[in-house]
Amino acid sequence: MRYPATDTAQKHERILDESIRLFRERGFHGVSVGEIMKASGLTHGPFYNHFASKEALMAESLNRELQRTFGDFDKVPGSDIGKAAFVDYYLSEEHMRDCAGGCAVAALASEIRKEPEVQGAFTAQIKSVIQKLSSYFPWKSRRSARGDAIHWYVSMIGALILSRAVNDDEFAREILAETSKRLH
Amino acid sequence: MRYPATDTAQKHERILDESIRLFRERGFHGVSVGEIMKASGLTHGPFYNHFASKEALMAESLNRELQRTFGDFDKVPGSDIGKAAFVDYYLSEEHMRDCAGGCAVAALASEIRKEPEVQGAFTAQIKSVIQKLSSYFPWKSRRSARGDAIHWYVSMIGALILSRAVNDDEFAREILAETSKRLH
DNA sequence: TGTACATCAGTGAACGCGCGTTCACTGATGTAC
DNA sequence: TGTACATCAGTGAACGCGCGTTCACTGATGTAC
Repeated sequence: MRYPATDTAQKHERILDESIRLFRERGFHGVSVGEIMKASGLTHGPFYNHFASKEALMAESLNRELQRTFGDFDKVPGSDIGKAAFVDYYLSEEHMRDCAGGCAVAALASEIRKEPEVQGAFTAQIKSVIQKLSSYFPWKSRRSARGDAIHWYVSMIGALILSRAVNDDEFAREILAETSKRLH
Repeated sequence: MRYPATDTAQKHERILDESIRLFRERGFHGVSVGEIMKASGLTHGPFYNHFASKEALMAESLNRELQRTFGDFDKVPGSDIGKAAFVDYYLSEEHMRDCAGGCAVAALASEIRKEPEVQGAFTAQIKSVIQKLSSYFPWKSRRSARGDAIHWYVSMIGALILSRAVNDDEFAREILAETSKRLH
């Protein structure tokens, strides 16, 4: 039947929201199209009214998520406070536990390597965030600010991924805390 | 038929060797039992003569690989040379490209989070390597040597994972090089 | 030494299942007159 | 304003496929006598 004139775009958004949550929690291949549609309150059929394929959804939902996360990063003043607050959040126990609601880069980086359709936009977003983060490091030698930002960022990603992989809460907290200390 | 008395243990080893290669290259769930057996020169049937399940193989082959990698780490003298050589290898372009033959931690950390049967041994091995790496950092305040080792190690993992995820060779090399500089 | 037979790793067809994707169909809504 | 009809997002059964796993069977080897 022709359905109530609630914006179709709204359903599209809901699919994007639910899919990125599930992808971060279980990985691109740990979630089925059916699950995503169910979580969005629809049956699986009309998925292909919204997206050409599962890969297309992966690309669109990850790109939107990164845009949301990094989009207004440069509005944060390039101050020490912004940097410290970011570390505190990123390497918090809360973020470690909240995979579904947390950083998509840490959650999906390993899978992106195998998904060519997703890589292009991902790479552009990472480049953009590195450039923005560079403004956090103005007080050191100017030439190395960008390199400092890269090292700072990969440290956080590595610490978060490793802390999530280990089985031992205390050890996980130690990984986060020791890394955090060295990034402030 | 009863097969030639070539050690069965030898076939077991071959399955372990091939599976860890394939797992590192494509992830635990990107490789099927059939593929592993084919790569080992066998049909898929006798897989269950060797392993109780695919998960059991994942645990055994990852554990063996980490044991191999980290097992004689402490034989390396706790010198600056060992540390520098390790960074040079770990953050090399060659290692970045050779996922199948490279570090299993960087290749599989994201998936280990979802595999409880694998986590226990993985955690123990990571703890062990952190302890061994701590001897690389004796010249700083003694209390922080372990934290330094953690930060050093997560930086390398993060850099390798991110460099592999991006689409742009030059950017990938920059990530490796800038991180490498800061870890020597 | 020769014969009879038990062993058991390997074979390969088959299982149930869930996946991504397709498609004939539905029927309330929006439009034409 | 009322009637007739085209639209098209949503429905849900069905598709082919590959997965992890099972199992009745094979037959050269090792063992018993």
